[in-house]
Formats: sequence, C-alpha cells, structure tokens
Amino acid sequence: MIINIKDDFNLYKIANSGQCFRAIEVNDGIYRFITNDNIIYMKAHEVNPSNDLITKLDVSVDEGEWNDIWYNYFDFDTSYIDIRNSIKDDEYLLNAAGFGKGIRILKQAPFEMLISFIISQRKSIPAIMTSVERICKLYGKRINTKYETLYTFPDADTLANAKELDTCGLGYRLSYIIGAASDVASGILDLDKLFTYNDEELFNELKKVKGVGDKVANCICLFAYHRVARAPKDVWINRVIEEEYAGIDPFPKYDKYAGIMQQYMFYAAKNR
DNA sequence: ATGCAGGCGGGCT
DNA sequence: AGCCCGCCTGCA
Repeated sequence: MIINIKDDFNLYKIANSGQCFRAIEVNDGIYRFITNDNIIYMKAHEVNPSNDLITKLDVSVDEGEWNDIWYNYFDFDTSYIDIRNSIKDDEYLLNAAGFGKGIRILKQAPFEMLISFIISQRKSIPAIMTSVERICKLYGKRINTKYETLYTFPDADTLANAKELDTCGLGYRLSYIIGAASDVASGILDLDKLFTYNDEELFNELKKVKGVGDKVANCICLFAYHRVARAPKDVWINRVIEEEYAGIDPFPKYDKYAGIMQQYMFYAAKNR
C-alpha cells in the first residue's frame, strides 16, 4: 500500500536516531519496525530530491493496521515542520534540525523501553542492540515473514522468571532487569496506568525502579510515553551544552518541545 | 589490545 | 544536595 506523507519523514534517520534498538534495514532501502506483535516493512516510493524527505511511502500493512497501529507509532498527528519552524535565535539548533529533518519521535512499547534503556547505560548502541536481540531470541515469540525470522520482545512475566538472561551480555545490569521485570509482573509498577500521570509524576515513578536514573527515566518518558517536553541528557548532549551553549542548559527555553529539540541535537552531534 | 560506551547506586562529605 | 568511585561486558 502507498501512503502519502505530508510531514517530515526519513526512514534512515528515524532508524538511526538512537531511540529504537530493533529497527533495521533488512534489504536495500527496506526498513523493518516492530512493536508488540506488529511488524511493518517500509520503503520510500517517492522522495523529494531537494531534502531527502519521503513523500510517498510503500508499506507492507493494510489500511486498517496502518490506521490502528502505525499512524500513531510514527506520530503523524504531530507536525514536525511546524516544530522546526518555531526555532529562532539559535544557530546551532537551526542547523541541527536542518540536518536531522525527517526524524520523528516514535511511540514505543513501555515495557520494551524500560528494559532497553536500563540496558543502555554504559553501553554503545551496537552493544545494546546485541543484548536486546539476544533477549528476544531467547524469550520472545518467533515470527516468520517473507524477509526474515524475528522474535517479539518478551513480556514482564517471562523476563521476571528468565533463567538464561546471563547469556545476554547484560553485566551488572542483569539484576536491574530482573528487578524491573518483577516490579511490572507483580503489579508494583503498572506501566499502563502511568499514561494517566503528568510528566513529573511519571518521571518520579519510573525512577523508583532500581537501575533507572534521570537519563533513563527521561528516555522512557520521551520514547514510550511521548512526553516530548522531556530532554534526556547523555554524554553527547552534555558535550553539546558545553561546546555550543557555554555550559548553559538550552532546553528550558524549548519548553513543551524540548525532547524533540534534544533529538535533533543528539542526531547531529553523533552523526556529523 | 585496551579504553571506553547514550549511567547508576551507594557511600562519602 | 552534590561529588566520587566502582562496575560487567562488548565493541572499536
């Protein structure tokens, strides 16, 4: 099915923006995303050559699944064009947003984000992807598609009782993962209920989980609960703040879109 | 081969 | 409240 895209959209940049660890290019120009049990393969059908943005998108799902799952997953109710156009008096960010134009903030599954970002501490992105993939292969549901065999992200009960997680390269994070999965499995942490919390309450609730600090909590707020005002500060962003903003945090100024601005800066800092 | 990676918890002040 | 240290392992 072909979808007309009217807002910023670039598959490569989304897949490589560091917010997701299981989106890959399975074939030349064909990207796969997975959320819960849903899988989509997408390919650019028409690209605007002047800015690399996709204007027509070829997707593997039908209209029903697109509308129910993926339209929302890719955040098509938000105008990233408008958000970029709101930037002024900030040369560095204008530049970064131009470079990262096409990135969108995905709405990913909360449990997967909780576990994935606990894993992310002191790890490189390739190493994170390796660990997450091993967990899925060991404990996820197996699915065959025309391109590949892949595995879903396991649920909390399964991970809480997993006996072979020590083969997943988790290191000292292993106990954090088991603990977080147990909190969710037992109901101490109700990830669905957190959708009703405001940003601050959500952040504080997530930080109660052992292994979740400021940075990881903000990543979960932003990438699972779509709290686009939350700006996670990792080493790259701290470097940008030091080198481009004289050590003064620029994010309060961007208020409700700070998280999206952070994503442009992160992508530019890391890929340029 | 060896330093470092999208931090965090715990102990100290 | 803020600073510092050790930490598992895989990737470059």
